[in-house]
Amino acid sequence: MSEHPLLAPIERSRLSKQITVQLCRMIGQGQLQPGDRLPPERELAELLGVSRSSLREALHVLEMAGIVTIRQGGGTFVRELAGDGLLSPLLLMLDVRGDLVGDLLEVRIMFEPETAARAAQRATAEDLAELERNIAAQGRLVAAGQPGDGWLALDRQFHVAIARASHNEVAVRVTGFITEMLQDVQRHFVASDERMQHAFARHQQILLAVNESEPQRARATMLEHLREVERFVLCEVAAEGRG
Amino acid sequence: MSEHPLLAPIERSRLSKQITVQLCRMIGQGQLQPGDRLPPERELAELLGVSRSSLREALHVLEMAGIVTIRQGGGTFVRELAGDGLLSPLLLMLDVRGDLVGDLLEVRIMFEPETAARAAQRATAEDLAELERNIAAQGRLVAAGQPGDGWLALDRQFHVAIARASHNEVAVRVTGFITEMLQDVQRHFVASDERMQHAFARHQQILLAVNESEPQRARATMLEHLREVERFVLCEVAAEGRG
DNA sequence: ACCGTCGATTGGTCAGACCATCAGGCAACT
DNA sequence: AGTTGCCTGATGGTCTGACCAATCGACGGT
Repeated sequence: MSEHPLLAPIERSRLSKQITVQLCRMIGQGQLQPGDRLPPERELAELLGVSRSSLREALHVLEMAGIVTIRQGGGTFVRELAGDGLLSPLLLMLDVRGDLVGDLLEVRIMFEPETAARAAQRATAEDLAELERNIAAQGRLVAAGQPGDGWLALDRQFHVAIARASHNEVAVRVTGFITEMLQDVQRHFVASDERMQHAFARHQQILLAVNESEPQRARATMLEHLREVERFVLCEVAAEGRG
Repeated sequence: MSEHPLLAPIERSRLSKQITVQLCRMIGQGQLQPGDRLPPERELAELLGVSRSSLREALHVLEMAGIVTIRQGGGTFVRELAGDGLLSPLLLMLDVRGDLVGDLLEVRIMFEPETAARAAQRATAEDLAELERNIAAQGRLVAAGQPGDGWLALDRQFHVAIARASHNEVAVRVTGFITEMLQDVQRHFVASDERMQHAFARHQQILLAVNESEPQRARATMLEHLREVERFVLCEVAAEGRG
């Protein structure tokens, strides 16, 4: 009986929470555009009638939520929501629970094939152009035989671009999360030339299916690709664990 | 040529960021268990050799990330990771972009049927017992004809329980996110008796499929259910927009 | 045994100071 | 004239210490 359905939803809101919400609303209503620079902390604090400490707590929460970027000596800026570099509040979870990598990979397998299918239905010419550029860049790295951080970045970019082609912004964000977290894991070991070539081939097949508007094939190919990636990553993680 | 492969990846870390990571690690290594109470801010600040301000910024970020709960006058506690009430850094996004509800519903449709399928493969006796209890509670509300916040909570709890039966903790978290955000949206309008009865019937069908270990049927039924929910919610949102 | 009061504990907010970093202008050097 | 280097102001980062507000628990009265 600790909860009464009617009474007591009393939201005693911390000041910093209110500030957080208010700044979000301002961004939502277009009073603050992505890329805009916020007033300096001291000034903004005075405008809002709060102390700098409270304001700073709110700003840090917003940064963690990926809404703003804070640069010392530079200022605080509203972040591009659709941008590639997205944050990860969940990223912290991987520090908390390293055993979640397997679960994360499975969630990816549940999710991204559906995204690819929708991308095949909805991709515009611009989406396809972006994917083509990405694939071309991948091709250059493959030809040069250079796996590494550059390859990882392009790989991630490809998957996010597929999500973007699905024209579902939440999907873009979720894909950004997942790939960012997994990229962090994969950074520890370098993929072989062979792995890179195989992944590149899969990426080409996926793009082809999207380009030809074949959702089923896009979904199936993405599924196969991700299962291969899963097997590889889990092997490496296990090997690292033994090492 | 802005990137040199060797030099200059220098990561200059804010103190509050370091604190955030360190606390996460402590939780990950079991030095802090879920449910544990952290030392008081003043004490913890001294232990870490930082000021209370920096520590507070870190704690607030951790709260936003769902790692801890802060209660004025009570203390700061490590949160149950698998717990029901998880927060959402993404929740702020709905303030920023109200038009994302449709995208969110679609992501749910991509994701939860897969979760249900895996639940049908992996659910244990305890999982089923929890689902049974939840369905029974739903039945009581349906019999009493009481849609409202209580129903919404049980509805959400059902979907999260399905995710839990899939034995994928990341999936539990993602489902928690999505349902929490949507619950926030749905709170604005009350479901009809009829809607509740229909959803209840679907829930029963899903549980049946899970209970009989039939992944395909679980997936299909969940998909159908979520499409119905999507249609309903989008209608209501549109109506609200016009009102 | 129950309940209200009060005090200690703990988080919430504030104000002011100083440090670290960055951007841009200015001056000296080549 | 162009480049380099430094200086300065702006801005975020950190620290200190104080006081407010909510909570919890012990104490004493009923």
